[in-house]
Amino acid sequence: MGHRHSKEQLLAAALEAATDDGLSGLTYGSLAKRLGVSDRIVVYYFPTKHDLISEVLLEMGARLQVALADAFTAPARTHVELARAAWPVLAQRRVDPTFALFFEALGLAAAGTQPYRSLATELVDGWASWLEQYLEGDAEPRRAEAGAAIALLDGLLLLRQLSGPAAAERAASRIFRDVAP
Amino acid sequence: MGHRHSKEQLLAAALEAATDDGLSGLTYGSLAKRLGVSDRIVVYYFPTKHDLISEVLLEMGARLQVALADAFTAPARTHVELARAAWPVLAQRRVDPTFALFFEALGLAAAGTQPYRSLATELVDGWASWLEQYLEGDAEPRRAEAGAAIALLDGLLLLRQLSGPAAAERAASRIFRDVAP
DNA sequence: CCTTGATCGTAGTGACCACTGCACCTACGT
DNA sequence: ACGTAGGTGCAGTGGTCACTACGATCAAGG
Repeated sequence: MGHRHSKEQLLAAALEAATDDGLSGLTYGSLAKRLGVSDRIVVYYFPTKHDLISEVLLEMGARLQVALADAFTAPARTHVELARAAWPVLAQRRVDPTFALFFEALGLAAAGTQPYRSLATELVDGWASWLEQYLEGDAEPRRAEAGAAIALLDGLLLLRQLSGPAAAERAASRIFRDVAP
Repeated sequence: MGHRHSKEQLLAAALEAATDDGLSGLTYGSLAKRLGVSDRIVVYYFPTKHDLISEVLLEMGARLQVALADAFTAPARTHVELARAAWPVLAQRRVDPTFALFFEALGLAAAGTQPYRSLATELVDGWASWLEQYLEGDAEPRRAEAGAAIALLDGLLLLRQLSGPAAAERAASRIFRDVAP
């Protein structure tokens, strides 16, 4: 069983590539060239493009959940409180650049064609239910609050991407103005 | 000066195509096939792809501003008030389906490569300064409030796209909860 | 009439895409 | 020793992409 390349290496490089060039810039060829290998190897581990994309998004989401779980110390009462706790993690490009790409990638996938669209839907629904555990209150409002938190964070990340970190920070301080830190 | 096809017709069809298939699905070929003409005509009016994309986004933005100007009756004091006034217009897919695509397209462009990225930056900055006129208060906070409103609306539109109109509406009612209608 | 410029068709350019056929190699179990 | 299965290289497949060379058409102005 010869295996000079492992799937984990490929996936890590794919995360890097997606972070650098965006999801649409992630192709078999670009990933293979980045590693200096034949694209046949990439295809071997990820038989279809959909496999590659979904595994990248899943891995991004998993890393992000780990980082966020540390930030959510106390349960939040509203979506604003929840987003306020999450925002510093997302805004720190130092920590892991792929974080900022995750929601952005969801938007990209949502704008694409059917297979990516349903994948993004599943991901965001999974995220909403995952976020619920950090919210107090009854079931139905919690789901709505989780959705609102996602919407808020996604919007801030887009603003950060487009108008720069400073503008995003000013907007964030407005949104989180009347929330205890 | 023979002109069996006008540029306005092409642009209108391009908006339609982008609304149906997303911005990445808008190509010379797809647009030409939609109209039953040669793609040479499309290239004639939009010499580069960047021309086509930017004119589509500009037109989308212009239509959206017209629709929003009607919704902004009274000046708003905060980003939440502003977003609350804008949301019904954006959420009504009946009115013009391209509205929902606009911010989504910005996200897509932001995730792409350089020419689209700077285009999206210009657009969102233009939108922020346009929104300022509907806000009360001093200059600097107004810019930040406008950015926050854009972030909020973009997030809600993504949620609507991914989790459906009902979930987006529930999240919106949470966000706009403590704002006078 | 004849030029001129705008408009549009036919055909094709090279680049890139996701994906494949096939042969090969190398380690492992038996 | 030998088959077998996992892994890898080489060379392509058909398709789509943005964009172009070149010529035909057709209206209006001089």
